[in-house]
Amino acid sequence: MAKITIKDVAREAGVSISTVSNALNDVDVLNPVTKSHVLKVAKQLNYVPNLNGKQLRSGKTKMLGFFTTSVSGPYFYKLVESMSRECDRLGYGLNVFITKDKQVIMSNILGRRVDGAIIYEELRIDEEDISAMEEEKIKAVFLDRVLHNETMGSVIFDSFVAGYEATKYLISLGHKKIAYISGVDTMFDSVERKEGYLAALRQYQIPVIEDYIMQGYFEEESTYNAVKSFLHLHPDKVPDAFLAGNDLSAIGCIQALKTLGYGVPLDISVMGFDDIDIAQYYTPPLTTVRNQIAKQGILAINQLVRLIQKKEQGVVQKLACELVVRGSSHVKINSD
Amino acid sequence: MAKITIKDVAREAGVSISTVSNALNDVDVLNPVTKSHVLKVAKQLNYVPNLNGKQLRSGKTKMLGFFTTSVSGPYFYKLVESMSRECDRLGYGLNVFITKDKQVIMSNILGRRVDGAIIYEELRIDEEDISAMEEEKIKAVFLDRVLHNETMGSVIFDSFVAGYEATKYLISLGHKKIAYISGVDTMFDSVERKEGYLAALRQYQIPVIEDYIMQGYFEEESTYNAVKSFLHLHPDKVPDAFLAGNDLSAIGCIQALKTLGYGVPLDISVMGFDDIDIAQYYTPPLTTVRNQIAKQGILAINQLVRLIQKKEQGVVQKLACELVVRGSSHVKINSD
DNA sequence: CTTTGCTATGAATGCGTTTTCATGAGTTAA
DNA sequence: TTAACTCATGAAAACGCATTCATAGCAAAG
Repeated sequence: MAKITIKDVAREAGVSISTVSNALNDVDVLNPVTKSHVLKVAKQLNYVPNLNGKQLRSGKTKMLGFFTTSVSGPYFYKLVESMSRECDRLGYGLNVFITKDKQVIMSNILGRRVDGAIIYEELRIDEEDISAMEEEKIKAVFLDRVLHNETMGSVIFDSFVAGYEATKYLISLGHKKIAYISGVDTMFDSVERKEGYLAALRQYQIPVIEDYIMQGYFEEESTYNAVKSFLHLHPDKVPDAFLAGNDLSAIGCIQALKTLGYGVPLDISVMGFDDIDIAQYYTPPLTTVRNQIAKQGILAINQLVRLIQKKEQGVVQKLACELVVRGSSHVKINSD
Repeated sequence: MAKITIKDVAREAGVSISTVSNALNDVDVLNPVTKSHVLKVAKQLNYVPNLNGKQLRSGKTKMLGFFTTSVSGPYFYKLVESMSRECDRLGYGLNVFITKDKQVIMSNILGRRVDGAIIYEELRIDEEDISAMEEEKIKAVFLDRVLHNETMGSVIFDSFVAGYEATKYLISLGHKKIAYISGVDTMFDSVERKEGYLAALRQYQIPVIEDYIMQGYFEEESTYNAVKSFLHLHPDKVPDAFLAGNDLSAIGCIQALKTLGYGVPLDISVMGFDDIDIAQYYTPPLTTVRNQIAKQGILAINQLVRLIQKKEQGVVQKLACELVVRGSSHVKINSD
């Protein structure tokens, strides 16, 4: 049997197409008897509305798109999970697009496959595309870029404060020689964390030593190598503590220190960022800074829906971080 | 400015709508000069085709849907990543729907928002829905259910063999008293793993002891409690080894054993399933059985696309597992 | 010079739905 | 009795596009 359409339901129920449409969409102009009759027939025929027809006509899809370059790692699935739940609550569907192709993003948004977009794309969308989106009054919320105008906004982590607070904590343990293992310098959070680190040092009048800032690229292995070669080169400059750009980097750092015979945390404190799943199971358990990932998802979806409903203009929302103290950090033991 | 449609491009280029359509869709009947002119005008106007119109008319969306009840945990993101990559390669988009509402699944599939579906839904779709899908010739591939007909197939892990091989390995280490910590008995993989365990014991003529089979529900804490209370109740029946339903469960088990003063692996071997990220970082690193998650994703997408293109009927594909030996297992030390 | 065949293009139709507007029946007021 | 007004329903248009089919133009064949 061919696909049942609204037409078939109308014929079978002995009413017009528009009556069927009104019945299905709860438009309150119908005689209750007619309505229930139509619904009964529809159910009996196993009628399912064609979403493409519906969307074409109404101009709405009731779908939100999450566009991201990657979905691996706990950040993404926690985010996706919270957004998904919030979408359910608000009567929207969530659509996850994983792609590095900017074209895909633009054609899906501008081609109206979704009513609005949450975007995490590591800064690949350039000003020109932003303008195109602005022109078309596309509704979007960015998770890794600070931006707000009539139809677009942001929800981001306050990574500057995260870097600042982490450093302040290490200082409070008595550490002065604090090394920083930088992440990827093109990423927003990476840059902000480092700035926070630098700001804290300045605040407590601890001189910034360039050699103490190394590149870990957010990876375990790169960090392992970086830390090892640093200590090889500067055996006289062993830091009191390492602040790594993220937890994976912190693990690489600790592995290197273990290999070289340093005890963590007794000889050297190490901390990271993110509080990934592994952090609490690692030996020693990682001291780290946790972001409110679920909250970011919830705020983003809510702002997006408000934008779609034109209840407000775009805003920038910043989320506070949370220090998680575990076993990889320790008060400075005076070894003089 | 209002949204640009194909009509505007046609007017501006001085040609008909159909010519624009042919130019954009690479239909090879056009004069190359006309074609390039049309494309130039389209680009100049920043024309982006409305996907709803396109899809309604063509009956195709070039989108595949992944329907799942959850996206948390490494299994899902690894799966999603591999499927996404494969979709890209084949010229499809991937659409992730996270929902526990069966209705959402059915209306998206039957409402033709996607050309085909990959389904992981923990057996919530009943026979009636399967029939409805069959009737409509919906193309679908299931990841947690064995099923094949003209338009639907499956790609699953051979969890029976996984359970069998894991048990066989523990036996090869000299263990005889092997306890099993069961997962969730409504889930396909969980049941199969346990059957494999039982089959291996039978094979090597080791009697099955009912007390050695406990419930861990795939959770760390449940397992922790189960193991603790078991050893409390049966101090005379300490097993040589524990085979846990998954890695999280194995971790719970090891925590309990540590607490009670048993050494892992010297006193007791423990192993799990899945090889989650934490497994290699845990102390001791977990011996486990790894599934070919990425391969599952790739096979599923490819089968689905073949079904859509009507190149073949649905089939059931089973994936072999892989034993990963790490530090949580050890040859039996005779303590007599 | 007419006919045939071929190519490039345009007019028109329809995909399945929502939505606007008209219509006819029934009710009330004058 | 008739005009005015409700109210439930239906006819038809429109959303943006792909696609079918007709046709104009032109070259080759008769």
